[in-house]
Amino acid sequence: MTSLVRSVSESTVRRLSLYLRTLERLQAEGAETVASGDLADRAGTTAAQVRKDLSSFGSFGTRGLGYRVGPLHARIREILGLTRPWRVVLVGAGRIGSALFAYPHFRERGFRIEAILDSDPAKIGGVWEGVTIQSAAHLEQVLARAEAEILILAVPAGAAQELAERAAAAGVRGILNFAPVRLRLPDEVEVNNVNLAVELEALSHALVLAEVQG
Amino acid sequence: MTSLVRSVSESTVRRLSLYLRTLERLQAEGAETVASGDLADRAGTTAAQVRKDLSSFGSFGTRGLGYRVGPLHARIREILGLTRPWRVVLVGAGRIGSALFAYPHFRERGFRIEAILDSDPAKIGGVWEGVTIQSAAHLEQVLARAEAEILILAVPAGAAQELAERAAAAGVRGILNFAPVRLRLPDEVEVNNVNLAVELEALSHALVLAEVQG
DNA sequence: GCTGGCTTGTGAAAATCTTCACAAGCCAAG
DNA sequence: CTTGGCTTGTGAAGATTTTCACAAGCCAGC
Ligand SMILES: NC(=O)c1ccc[n+]([C@@H]2O[C@H](COP(=O)([O-])OP(=O)(O)OC[C@H]3O[C@@H](n4cnc5c(N)ncnc54)[C@H](O)[C@@H]3O)[C@@H](O)[C@H]2O)c1
Ligand SMILES: NC(=O)c1ccc[n+]([C@@H]2O[C@H](COP(=O)([O-])OP(=O)(O)OC[C@H]3O[C@@H](n4cnc5c(N)ncnc54)[C@H](O)[C@@H]3O)[C@@H](O)[C@H]2O)c1
Repeated sequence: MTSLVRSVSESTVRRLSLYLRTLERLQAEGAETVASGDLADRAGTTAAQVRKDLSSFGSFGTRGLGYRVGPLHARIREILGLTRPWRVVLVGAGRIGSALFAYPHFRERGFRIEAILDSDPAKIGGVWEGVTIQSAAHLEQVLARAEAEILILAVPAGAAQELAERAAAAGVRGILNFAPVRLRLPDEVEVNNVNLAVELEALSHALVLAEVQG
Repeated sequence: MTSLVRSVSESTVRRLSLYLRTLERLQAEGAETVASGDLADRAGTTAAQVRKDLSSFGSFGTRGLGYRVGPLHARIREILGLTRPWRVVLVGAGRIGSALFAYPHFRERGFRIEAILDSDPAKIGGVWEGVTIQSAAHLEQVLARAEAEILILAVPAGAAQELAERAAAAGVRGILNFAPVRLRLPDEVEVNNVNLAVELEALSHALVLAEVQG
């Protein structure tokens, strides 16, 4: 392979994101190196899993010592595509939308929310930290002006499909979708769904199961 | 097995939650029955997967016809533990916490937020839809009074572990954790983590990968 | 420069999850 | 009552993911 980024499995990618955050903590603590077992404990997995994950993109730990925190952090940032900023547009200036917008961590990681859209006349024209909420009717123009690559969809389920289609047609490459619907879009658009109902229901299932069994 | 609830795999559980919502839509559309292929299309999986998932708890579709929407819906609610209400306490009356509290869907599904806690004196004493925000110092008493089974943790990462430990000691059985830290708790406490940074970073990885490859 | 103690990298095995493929079975129509 | 068209339920196959186990290798200390 010639590229810095190799294909790794979906579950590995999600763990890499956890390792990244763990490495940031280690850096803050002043650690120079970290062993797979330590990283695993902190991230909630196993040493073997950590090593497999890291070896999947040709890693460079040192036997007897572990991984050097700084270089490993840099390498994972590369793999995850975090070495450059992403231009993001947020659609839906509601409760979830405002929480995401105000969350500083995303901006720090390079996800820049360039524009906010909503359909509610009461919200349009409002200003959040210097960003004016615009009408969703202008979705295409806003996406084009911002050269947006990622769309965050935080609108009611009924509005999601249409907005997603328009965004896809306007050239958006990835969508983080909070609406509890399956979006039907061309294959070249990456969609990642966040469904909080699923999370709560998985928890409730686990509790019921625990009642019945051991 | 004697119980109504059987052990099914984690991924099956998550899909069941998606099927549940799809079935609710079908019910609203007046559909009496649904075939595995149709359910699969709407939920974003395959017909074989749907049938495997449903057969894993001894299902009762009708060959040539499909599944009856009503009974299947009821059965999945049972499996997911949604046939009875859950007593929930929310800790962290911030942006994510307020979005979750205001989301009507959770209440409709039986997740009842009985109390809200925060540590910020400016927030304590505030009232949200009739629920008064109380001091997190009283966590144990509030949990006991509410007989809380589930805790939603929407506090900064630094505060999460301590609050989780106290809640676990006070008898909470499940935690939905939004703080980006791994909670270390006794095994009998179920923890489900929601990490939005992971979701965004998985998306960014996919986009970088798409640039490099086909 | 050699030794001892750790830790990585990785094939192989095990476990888990998904897809395939088709017999079994039901319904409706004639 | 029989036939035809569909669809389920499910073993088996295939794919993927996780765990195991150990040789290879590095560092620090002597
Ligand atoms: N709040 C939660 O905790 C929560 C939990 C799970 C899922 N969700 C999902 O997230 C999404 C947003 O939820 P929320 O709680 O923020 O809702 P919300 O009602 O607070 O916000 C939705 C926003 O979208 C705007 N909107 C509606 N139609 C639009 C359109 N066509 N174009 C542009 N903007 C439009 C509304 O004006 C509003 O500002 C929903 O799909 C919801 O189901 C929310
Ligand atoms: N907002 C987002 O989009 C977002 C995204 C990803 C993750 N998160 C995570 O969710 C959590 C909450 O985020 P947020 O944006 O709602 O933050 P926030 O600052 O808006 O809210 C946090 C709330 O917790 C309260 N709090 C702090 N310490 C407490 C304690 N010891 N006991 C009780 N309450 C306490 C604060 O007073 C505040 O009201 C954080 O861990 C954050 O990392 C948030």
